[in-house]
Amino acid sequence: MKYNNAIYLISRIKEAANRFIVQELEAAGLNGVVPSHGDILVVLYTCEKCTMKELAQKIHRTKATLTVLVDKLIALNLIEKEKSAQDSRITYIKLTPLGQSYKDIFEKISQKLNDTFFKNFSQEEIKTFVSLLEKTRNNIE
Amino acid sequence: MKYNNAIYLISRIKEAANRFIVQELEAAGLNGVVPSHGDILVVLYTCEKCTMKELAQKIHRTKATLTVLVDKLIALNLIEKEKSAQDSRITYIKLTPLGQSYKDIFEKISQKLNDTFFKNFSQEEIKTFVSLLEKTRNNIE
DNA sequence: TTTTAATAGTTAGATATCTAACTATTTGTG
DNA sequence: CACAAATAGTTAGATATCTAACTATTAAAA
Repeated sequence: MKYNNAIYLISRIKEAANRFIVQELEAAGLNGVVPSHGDILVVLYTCEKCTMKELAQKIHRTKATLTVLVDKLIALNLIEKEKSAQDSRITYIKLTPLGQSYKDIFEKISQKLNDTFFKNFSQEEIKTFVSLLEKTRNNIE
Repeated sequence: MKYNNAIYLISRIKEAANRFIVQELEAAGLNGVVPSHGDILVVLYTCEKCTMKELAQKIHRTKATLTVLVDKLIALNLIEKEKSAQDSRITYIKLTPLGQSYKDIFEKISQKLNDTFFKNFSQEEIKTFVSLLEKTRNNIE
């Protein structure tokens, strides 16, 4: 079946994207930082301060995984925790100044990722590609 | 950037495909079997007997990972090892009769996966999709 | 022939990721 | 008000996955 190949290709592409991101982050001085860590930072670049639960939802990971991911980013001094004054079950996560300083680097990596993966794609092709990906995503969620 | 979304969607789709496969395999009575295990079996359904090195290459995993994956499939009595008579460094992996008996099930799961993920896709759309995925894959390998 | 280099697969350690259970807190119900 | 249910985040355990180092074997070079 021809479309059996699509899922295989999607898998290959995703794994290559992960490797690319890890390598670029290492080149930028961030070792041991993987895409999920990056996802957290990217969320924080837009919302400044999020609960653990919100972050877990936004990056599609479980609360348990988030604990591990967050602990590592804290160890790297990129983020910090802040308890909620209104509800002591709630913990907010926010960027440190160091975390903030990587914003441009993340944008550049994202740009480079896209320039590399979609080299020689026309605007029309990209539009079609995203549309088909969205159609697939809509079939499964 | 519009195409920033593509890698995100690819990631979502791949993870959804993994979950789908795991659930279908569980429904078929195979617990704890993940896509990489399935990849090994699928390779063996076509080549009957492969070296560990070949399997690792074909499923894009390291030799170390393959050892773990293979050990589990052996524990499930789906595959077995056979040392090479010509080169005692080499170990062949082959299907057991039980492993063979799951061939139809794997084909059905693959079909169901594709029917679900590409529901409402025309043949033309699928063709385009695969072509664009191949174009991306060619940019990164 | 001996030594060096390469190869196949395993071992050891680290880590992201999950499920399930847990603790502390808050909300809802009677 | 007391109790039950729900919630936020952590802990514990298991596992796929990787890198690096290792052992045993084979191939290549001296």
